[in-house]
Amino acid sequence: MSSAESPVTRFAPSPTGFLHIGGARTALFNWAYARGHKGKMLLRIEDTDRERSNPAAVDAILDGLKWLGLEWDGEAISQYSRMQRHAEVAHELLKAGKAYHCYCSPEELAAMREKAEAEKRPIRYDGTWRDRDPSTAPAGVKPVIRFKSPQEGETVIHDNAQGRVVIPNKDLDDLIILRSDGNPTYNLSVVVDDHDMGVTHIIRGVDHLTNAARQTQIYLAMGWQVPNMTHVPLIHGPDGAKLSKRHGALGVEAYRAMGYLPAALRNYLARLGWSHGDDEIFSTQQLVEWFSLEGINKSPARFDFVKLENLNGHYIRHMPDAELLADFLAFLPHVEGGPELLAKIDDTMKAKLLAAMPGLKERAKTLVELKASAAYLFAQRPLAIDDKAKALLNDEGKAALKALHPLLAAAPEWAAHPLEAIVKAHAEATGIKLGKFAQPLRAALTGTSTSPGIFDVLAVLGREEALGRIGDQMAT
RNA sequence: GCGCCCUUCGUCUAUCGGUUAGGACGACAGCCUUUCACGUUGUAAAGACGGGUUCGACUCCCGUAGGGCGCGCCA
Repeated sequence: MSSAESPVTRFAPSPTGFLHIGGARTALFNWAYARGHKGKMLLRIEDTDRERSNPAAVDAILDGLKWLGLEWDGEAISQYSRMQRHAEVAHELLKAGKAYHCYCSPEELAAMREKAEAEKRPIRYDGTWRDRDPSTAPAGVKPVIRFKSPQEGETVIHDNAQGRVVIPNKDLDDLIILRSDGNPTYNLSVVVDDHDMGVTHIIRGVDHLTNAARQTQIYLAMGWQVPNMTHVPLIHGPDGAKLSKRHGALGVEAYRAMGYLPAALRNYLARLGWSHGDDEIFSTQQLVEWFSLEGINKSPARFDFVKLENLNGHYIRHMPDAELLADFLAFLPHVEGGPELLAKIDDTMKAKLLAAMPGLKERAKTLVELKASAAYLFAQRPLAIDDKAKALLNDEGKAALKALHPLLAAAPEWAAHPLEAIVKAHAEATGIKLGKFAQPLRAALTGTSTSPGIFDVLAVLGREEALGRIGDQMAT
């Protein structure tokens, strides 16, 4: 196999819910490795559990991957559609004497487990039918096929992240590979699919480490080459325990709705369990160039929203205005109140948004915040004034507005710098601090006490609207 | 219970036997300043514990403690 030449990785989610953050990182690693080595990343939907799988989840996963910018190669493969082939392999194993029929009922097995637990013994299938004569089989019972796992020695997993992991074979019991209804089980399906799909590198969560041992045994039994394996540590919540919904076990679409940029999320996720020296902020291109399996850590990482937010703010600030505007518009359908806002955005408003973007993006960590601070652009006269802004519009504040209004109205050019010069000149002439004029202006122009630079606000709003808003507050 | 794995500032991490243990987020303080931010300067902050091996251990070995994952006719 020429795996060194062009590796084939795969991302294999089961469609029982959204694409959660751990899955997203696994996909990112698979994607980065494939892209960085002129390989392919395949996508396989592990939908063999008909009870729990659903088409909506498939859509959510595909949508999540696309949003994150992780395009897979070829068509997504349904594992369910390949069940015949899996069963075929199970029978091949049976024929070769590497698997056998087991007639134990689910009830018997449950009892076996309970007994083992009560006696504080390892919970394993006891091998009842491993060597028993099939002619002693109870009538009318449909058997399962169990894999004849080696009972002695050990199974070794050569893992890029975990190192050489040795599992004693005595701890691996004879797993069911084909159910009594003739359907294959997970570990068999995975091996057959990965083999048939030509997967050379498996990158997945460490929760699959024990499966890796069982799968290795199946590869060996079939005489197939065991793929290169990497088991990445899991992502934990801020408290070190399992990721809960409160924390970050959300679908990536939730991150989209929270106003995170795909590029920022990619960067953040890449740094969770992987590093390239001291590099913190890097482009996706750099990630692809730098990503290596050897750089993956063994210990779990905690998900830190604060750091994600910081990174996201960095990406927002450094993104070209037009590009950010496009992302912002694409984000709106996914956030509360966004569609309504989107409906109000015509070409004129787009131009305003674009003009306001330099001031807006400087103080937004998320697109949600960007949306909030852009609210002044959409506000209708007379503006709603919040409490802090009201306090600024006291007698002193109103007096400042009254003094400013005619001066601004007489401005020959309605742009930030000339307007700033006018206000500054007036402040100097009267010996009053600039803030005494800027804050009332802010209150009148935006209805709030915080906003982008006030002269930019003035400029973006336009002469008529700005003077109107100032006039509204002078009058009251 | 059994097996596997993990343990460096609060968090993400660098270090691959010899460093004043570095960076980033966060925190705190200063500067900048029309608000909020940005930016900038600085400060505090770590090798779980106990034994070895070694001239020398964060780094290698053993043990202890704590934590994670796995142990389905789920994937």
